[in-house]
Amino acid sequence: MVKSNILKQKKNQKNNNNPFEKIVFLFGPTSVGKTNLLSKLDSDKFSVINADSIQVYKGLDIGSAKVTKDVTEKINHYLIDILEPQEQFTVAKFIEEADKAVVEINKENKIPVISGGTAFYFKHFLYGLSNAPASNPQIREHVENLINSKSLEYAYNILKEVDLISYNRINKNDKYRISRALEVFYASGKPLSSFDLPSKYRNNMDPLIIGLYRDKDEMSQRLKLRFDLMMDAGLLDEIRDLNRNDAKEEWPGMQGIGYKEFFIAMKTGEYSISQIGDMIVHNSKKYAKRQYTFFKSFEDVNWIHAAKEKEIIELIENYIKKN
RNA sequence: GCCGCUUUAGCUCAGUUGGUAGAGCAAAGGACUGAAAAUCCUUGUGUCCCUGGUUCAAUUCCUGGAGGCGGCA
Repeated sequence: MVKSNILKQKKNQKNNNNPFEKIVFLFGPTSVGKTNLLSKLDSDKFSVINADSIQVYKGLDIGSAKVTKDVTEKINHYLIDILEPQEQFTVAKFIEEADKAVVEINKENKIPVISGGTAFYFKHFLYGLSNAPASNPQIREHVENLINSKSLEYAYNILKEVDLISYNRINKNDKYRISRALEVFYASGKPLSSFDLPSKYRNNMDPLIIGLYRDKDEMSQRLKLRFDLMMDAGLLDEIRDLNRNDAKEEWPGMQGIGYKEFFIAMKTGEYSISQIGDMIVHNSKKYAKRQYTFFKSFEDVNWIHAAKEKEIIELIENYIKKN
């Protein structure tokens, strides 16, 4: 009894020193079953930080398969509903906000569980960003204009002059990355490749990283079922509300699967609901595949089949006990 | 029943003036330096519907057949 109290004190002390010391990552592709697991966590011990680039947006509930109210009421969630769908979220903002949440959760003597499907956010939360300048809307627009008035090839050749390493790393068709690399050069006068990426975890993190998976057929079935459930839950009403609020295709939130398909359908007017559903399922499958590819490149991942709930909970319990 | 068009990769279709064929989509794999549910890369052997004929050589031309689409009865 006495011993366990001492241990407890010691643990709290340590946590106060470094709130990042104990932190759980729970990731996996869309529809693998993350939310279900979160609802099984002990809310006295854990709080959740959302790492999903679409679920941060207000009003995008059903199509983004956001955690439902009964779950968020049961266990505390951070980084849900923090932006309007026309606002731009970024990795940098994610790290900033997630860091704050980690500290706050730690103050309550709980362990943060970062959960979601945006691998890019996880990667940079773990390692941190380079010192390259943040994206700047004006410079980005300048680069955009350059590409539109000249050509992507032209921009790519500029990159060759100013940053040969990035030029070789980036494919000639990858407008996204060519733009960013030029943007960094114009903003700082230095090549993007001169800013090194950190290669170690930040803040002395010693995280428990859990990767959830399911096989292809299972995923396919779940995605089909999920669309039907979304329809039952009122996806069309949600789309109608967005339309009423004048939602634009270009809005960051509208890039989400489950939303962008409706814009495609509305533009041509030639799709039935079931065809839109097929598109959503199909795009989700492709996305899930990209997520797996990215997550597979992570180190220290405990890959577990998402249906093995007991095993997963046990893994987490053992992790918070040890020390 | 007659006439016309059509049958090529899982799907939609190119193409070969006769030398066994290629795009898009799908599928599989991969990348990922401040937009990441984004962006991008790699991978194509398939009885070229069947049968017979002409030919050194037929998926390509010709005969016959089968399926599909359209028109006329």
